[in-house]
Amino acid sequence: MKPTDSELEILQILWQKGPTTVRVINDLLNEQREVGYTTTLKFMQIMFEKGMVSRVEDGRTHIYTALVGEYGTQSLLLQKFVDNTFRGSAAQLVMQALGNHEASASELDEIKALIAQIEQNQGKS
Amino acid sequence: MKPTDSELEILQILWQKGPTTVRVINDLLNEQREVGYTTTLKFMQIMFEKGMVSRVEDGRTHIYTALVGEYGTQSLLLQKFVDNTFRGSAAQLVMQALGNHEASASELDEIKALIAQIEQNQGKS
DNA sequence: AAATAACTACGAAAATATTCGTAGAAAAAT
DNA sequence: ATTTTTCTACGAATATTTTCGTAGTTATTT
Repeated sequence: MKPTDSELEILQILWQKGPTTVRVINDLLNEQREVGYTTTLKFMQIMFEKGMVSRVEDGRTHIYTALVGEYGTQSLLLQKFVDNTFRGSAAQLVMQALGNHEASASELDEIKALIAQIEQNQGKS
Repeated sequence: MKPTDSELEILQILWQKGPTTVRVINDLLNEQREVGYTTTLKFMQIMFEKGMVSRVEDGRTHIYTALVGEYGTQSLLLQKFVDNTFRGSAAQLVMQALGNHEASASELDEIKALIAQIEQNQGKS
């Protein structure tokens, strides 16, 4: 299922830090903007109900773990984003992303390698 | 300003069709899903208030025109999307977009050309 | 000319997402 | 031992987005 913006923000933390507590998540969120502890707690409960995260008790606190994967979630969101914003044209999006954002030389090399690989596979069809 | 999902859907129509009426927009929206006429009308009024579209009277109807550009809006949304979903890594997004979606040989050529151009500029810095 | 259809304007309901206050329990600090 | 801190649970307030009903006006059809 598609996470909301706030849920995605929390998932990012879980993906980076691994399983952790509401306290830690809230502290990290507060490095960016002010969020009340119970606000974050509520999100964790909602995400738990939705099955996006699991949790285990550790003493009197809960340790939460992401149940949805980073790659899969990115794919899901990317799909919708391409459809909504670029009318389904991934090539358009790629052009614009490369144009607007910085990409290092090594990143460009990676992308070139991927393109070469795709072209090879296309030739075989 | 960032358009909502519904607003973006309508902007896509205005970008494709050019200036047009609520009736036409509503008919096009209804090719995808059911939307009441007054719902679409309300969106046009909201977008007008926000300054996203202009309108001129034509008899008793209004003809709406997009005031925000397609490219600029895509850039704005792309920026946020890369930040939220790919932690700011445009290269990551590009890799995944190329991996998951189909791109034609000519599109790949375009992308390669763009990369070559970027590399040339990087060399000069 | 009366009925019907096609508009706009507007308010407000409904749906969704975000935020937080309050209560209660358990641990830690004084 | 009492106070303070730290946690969960829960309900509800707020904010945002989406949807539509109703009213009023003008055009079109019968």
